[in-house]
Parts: sequence; C-alpha cells; structure tokens
Amino acid sequence: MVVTEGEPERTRGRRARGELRASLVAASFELLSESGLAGFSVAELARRLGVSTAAPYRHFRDREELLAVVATLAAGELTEAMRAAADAAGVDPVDRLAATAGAYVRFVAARGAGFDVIFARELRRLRDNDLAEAGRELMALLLDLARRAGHVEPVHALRLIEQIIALAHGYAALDGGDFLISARVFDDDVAVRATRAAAALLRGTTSGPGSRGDAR
Amino acid sequence: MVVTEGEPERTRGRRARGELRASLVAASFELLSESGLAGFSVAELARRLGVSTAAPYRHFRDREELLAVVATLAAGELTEAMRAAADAAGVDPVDRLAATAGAYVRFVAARGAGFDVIFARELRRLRDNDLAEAGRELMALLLDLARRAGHVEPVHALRLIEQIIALAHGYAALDGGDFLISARVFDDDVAVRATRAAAALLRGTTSGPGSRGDAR
DNA sequence: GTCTATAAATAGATAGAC
DNA sequence: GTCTATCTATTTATAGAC
Repeated sequence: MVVTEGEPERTRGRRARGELRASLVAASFELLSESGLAGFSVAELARRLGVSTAAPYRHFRDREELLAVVATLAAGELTEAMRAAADAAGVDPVDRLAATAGAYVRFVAARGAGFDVIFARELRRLRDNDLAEAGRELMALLLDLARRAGHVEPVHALRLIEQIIALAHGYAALDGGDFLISARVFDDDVAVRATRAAAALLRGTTSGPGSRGDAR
Repeated sequence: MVVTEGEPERTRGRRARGELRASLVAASFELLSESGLAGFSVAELARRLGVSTAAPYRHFRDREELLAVVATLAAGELTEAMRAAADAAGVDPVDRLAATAGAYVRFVAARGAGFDVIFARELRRLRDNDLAEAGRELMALLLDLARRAGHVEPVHALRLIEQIIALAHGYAALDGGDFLISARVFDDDVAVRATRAAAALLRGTTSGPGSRGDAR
C-alpha cells in the first residue's frame, strides 16, 4: 500500500510514465471533435486533464509536435476504417470506393480529425516522417481502390480520388455543423447519404458498364 | 486646394463619411480569401488600413456585426454568380444545377466567403434579418434549380442540393489549400472539374433519361 | 514530471482626448 | 471619426522550485 488510502486515482501530481502523454493524445481527439482544428489548444487540453499548462511541454516539444502525433494516429485509423468499409461493401469496385466516403464522414464525426488535420498546412513545415508515411498509405489505399474501379491510368484515378475526397469532406463539414444548412433534416444517417452520393458520382463518371473510363 | 500639396491620399486621419466602413468590408473579403474565417480579425483589418484598432468600432458594434455585413454581401453576390453560371450553362436543367458547383468554387477562391461564412455558427445568435433573408434567397435559387432538374418533391430536391453543396464545398476546400492533397496537379481549372463532377453526380443520381427521380 | 510564475503575442473592446 | 491608452482574456512557451 504505497498509495494513500482512499485517494481517488490522483487527478494531479505524479503519474505513471507516459500516462499524461497518452491522455493528451486522447483528449486531443475529443477536443478536435468538439471544436475542430481552430479550437485546438494545448492550454485547453491541460485544463481538461487538470494539469498545469506547462505539463504538456514535458511530453511534446510544442503544439505542432502533439498535433503531428495526433494526425499520424488519425491517418492510420482512417486508413483502416476505409479499408474495412471497402471490404464490408462487397466485391463491386465502385461500391468499395464509394464506401470510403461514408467511412470518412463517420470517422470525422467520431474523431474530429480528417484530411484537414492529417494534411494540415501548419504541419507541413515539420516534415514529420511518420506523418508523411501515414498520409502516403492513406492515399495509396484510395489510389488502389480507384484503379480497381476501372481507372488504371494514374491521371484518371487521381481525378476520381479527388472527387471522392471533395464529396466526403463536404459531407463531413455539413455533418459537423461547420455551417448550418439542411443537413440532418431527418434522422437519417449522413454517412449513408455520402456513400450513396459517392456511388452516384462514380456511376455518372464511369457512365455505366462498358465504360469509356473517362474521369475527365 | 484644401489638401496639403503632395499628400498621398491620407492613409490616416479624417476620411469621408462611410469611407472607412466600406474599406473595412472590402478588406474583410481580402483577409477571408487569404486566411479564411479562422484568420479573420478586426485588429488585422485595422492594421492593413493603417488605422487604430479602435477605429472599426465606430462603424461596427463588434466583430460579429462586421462579419454579418460581409456575409450578407457575400450571399447576394454568390446567389448572382450562381444564377449567372446557370444561365450561361444553357437549357439542360442538370447542366444548370451542376454549373452552380463550379460557380461556388470560383466565388470562394475570389472572395473567401462561402457557406461557412454565410451560414456561420457564430453568426447564428445574431439573428440578423438581412443575412437570414440573403441566405433564404440563396437556398431558394438552388431549390428552384433542383426542382427543374426533375425533382419536384421537396425531399428529393433537398437531398440533391445537399449533394451539390457538399461536393462544391469540398472542392473549394481542396482548391483553397485548406489541406494539401493532389489538387492542382495540372494547371487545369478546379472549378471546371467541380462542375463536371457535379454533372456526373446528377447523372448518376437521376440515372439517365426516363429517370426514376430518386435522390435517395 | 508536475507545479507556480512569468513572458510575449494577439485579439476584442472601451474611455476619453482631439 | 480617429487616436492614444488601457483592460481583459487567451494562448504558446520557458525558468526554476519541489
């Protein structure tokens, strides 16, 4: 019994090695979900965890380094979520690619970190290798799915990915309430609507079976 | 000759009635184009116009009021830009609606104020009548175009608008460099690609001539 | 590893002189 | 209508005590 009797898990003072670090990362996702990248603040994280504003700087050199760790983690999770959604969508290559749009909307709603965080401008000058690699893997997955959807030529595949990303990101913005239009008019799932829109977009682009394969 | 010889248009001191007010609004669009809503700051506007940080508050009660005026103006301009784009697109209802997506991307690139500013959360509690009316007119235009595109039922028309808005907003984000993916890989026009994607989406949704008219 | 205290920015907003 | 000066609040980040 090293610990004082009845002490409630200690909200302040000594912690196990890396405990605060892990808590900071976890709290970062919560904060991002609530306020987005704009509302992300190291001071706010410290406040929520009941530690001083100086404490986080024992674990991360600065705000950017923390954000980069969060972004790297998010990229990995998002890649897996998209891969799982594609697999769950069946064998149709178009359905598989379309499913990633829905997965993106769901992921951003849950974790608050999408392309805006993963490929954030402010993290670019950091040249973090882990983050760059995670970003490449995410794009590689999408590129692979686009190719299998019938667009072997890199240029067309890239255009297709661009369409899916734009659509998914737009739906995530609608869903997150970045601005208030008629989203959530019904208690229907926005992610489902995003998936359907993506499928419609791909159908329209490939223009049916025997496609000309133009992603102009 | 009331003015001292050689005085360069007076960057400080007395101005004509409403001159600073107009300058503030104009500078707001510039600042929004450069830094987005996150970078919008009354202090920065004052700095750019060479006046004290107190001066703007003679013309606008607070930051929100200025932003609301800018948002109202943006809504009107965007509505006109979309209407013009639809008219320029010809008679095909699908092409007309799709053209609004391209117009949106171009407008945001030029003025920096899209749906995120016009329907901004932070302006909601202001309950500005002019802004609300301008927002309604914008939505009314889109609703009208969606109806003519074959979706008479309000629910379907709304879903169609949602798709166009999400796609357009996503392309604008890509174009603005909110995050850096492969946009602008070629010196092709992103707005043109957005329009094409919107047309593809609408074709896929209406599923060709003799459409079932489902915008699921 | 965490704390207190502190420094330096930046922003929003107001008071009173001119 | 604008200015100077000021106040309050927030954030990032560091120094030194414990």
